[in-house]
Amino acid sequence: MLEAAARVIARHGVRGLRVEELAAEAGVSTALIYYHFKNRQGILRATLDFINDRAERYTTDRVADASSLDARGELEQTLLLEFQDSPEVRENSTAWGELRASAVFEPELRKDLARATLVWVQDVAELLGKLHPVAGAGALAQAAERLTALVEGLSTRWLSGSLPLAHARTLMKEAIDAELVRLGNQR
Amino acid sequence: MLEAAARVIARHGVRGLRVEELAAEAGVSTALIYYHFKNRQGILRATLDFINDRAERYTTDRVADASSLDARGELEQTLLLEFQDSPEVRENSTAWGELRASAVFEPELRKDLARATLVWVQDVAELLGKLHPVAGAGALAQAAERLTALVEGLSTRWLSGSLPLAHARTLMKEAIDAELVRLGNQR
DNA sequence: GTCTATATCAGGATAGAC
DNA sequence: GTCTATCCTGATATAGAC
Repeated sequence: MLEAAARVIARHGVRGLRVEELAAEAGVSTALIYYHFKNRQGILRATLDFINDRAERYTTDRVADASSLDARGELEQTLLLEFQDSPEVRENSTAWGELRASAVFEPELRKDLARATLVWVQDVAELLGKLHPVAGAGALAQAAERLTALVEGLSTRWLSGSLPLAHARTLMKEAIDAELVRLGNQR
Repeated sequence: MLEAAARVIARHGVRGLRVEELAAEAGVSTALIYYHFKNRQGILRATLDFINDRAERYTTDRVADASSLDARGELEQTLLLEFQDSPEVRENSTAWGELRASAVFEPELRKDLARATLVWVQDVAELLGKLHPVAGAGALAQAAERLTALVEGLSTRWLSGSLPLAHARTLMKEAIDAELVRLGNQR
């Protein structure tokens, strides 16, 4: 059911979600949807939670894999995670982009979003810190903010058809280079 | 009338545009709106054209001003243009973000969007070329793609309340630094 | 060109049976 | 828990007078 919701949102966006379509996708009646979730808003909340969990799950898997990688590889893998053409990742990226875009008009969403963003930024800052232990916390945080914001920017370009996936990956890798060089120079 | 439409879209987004609200904002009846534009879609088309024209207009003004600036200043001004808290800029940034986000679900929008993006990227690449005449065209284009994508990413974070305006400007300036350092190192 | 209705419709939500 | 049927609201769009 939540998988179905994620699929429908990935297809038409948060604001294009039709309860009826979701019901069809899940193979149940609309009434049942309302039995499980209080209302449209509830569907959205639950689905976004689900998507977050799923993202965390594959982030965790990633970290498990990464035991064999060096810090640089780990950093790249974290940031390139969103640039894969699997349905799951596409759904998550799409939903995240929608959440971000919706928050421009729906202040209620902002708090959760800001919190999730902060966690992500700190995660990346920490990885950067492993590569440049002597860099200041401020410089690390700023580099992490730029890199994660770039992920969002490139991701939306990719999903909106302005940028091929492979090219997005290249650009991202080189941005990481540029930031590491910069952190190095400040030493 | 189109100004009113731009305001309403900035408030509720493309997908939140209500013809009735637009009518109220413009101080006329809904019927009159439909008299001028065929339908909702027509309103959207006309408004987005209007917004594009306006953006071009203030970009041109910027270039006129910039005669006194060095290439570095011109580059900064171009990229920081979107980070100002004036209603006009906010409206344009919001509309652009909406357009980008909508294109994820509406393939018809993609072509125009890709074209506009390309023009922007080339503009920035050219400015970068002035600062690093010996850098390869490929390296310049990639730096421009990263910088413009970062503008979009930071802009959405700003508009969605995850990032204070001043901080966005700082991050952007330093990203420019990082890219210039990188271009320099490749010489 | 502009207004006051009003038709029409889509989609969210619920009642009540099973 | 799940369905069928239906209500109700809000929004697009049009008719027809001025």
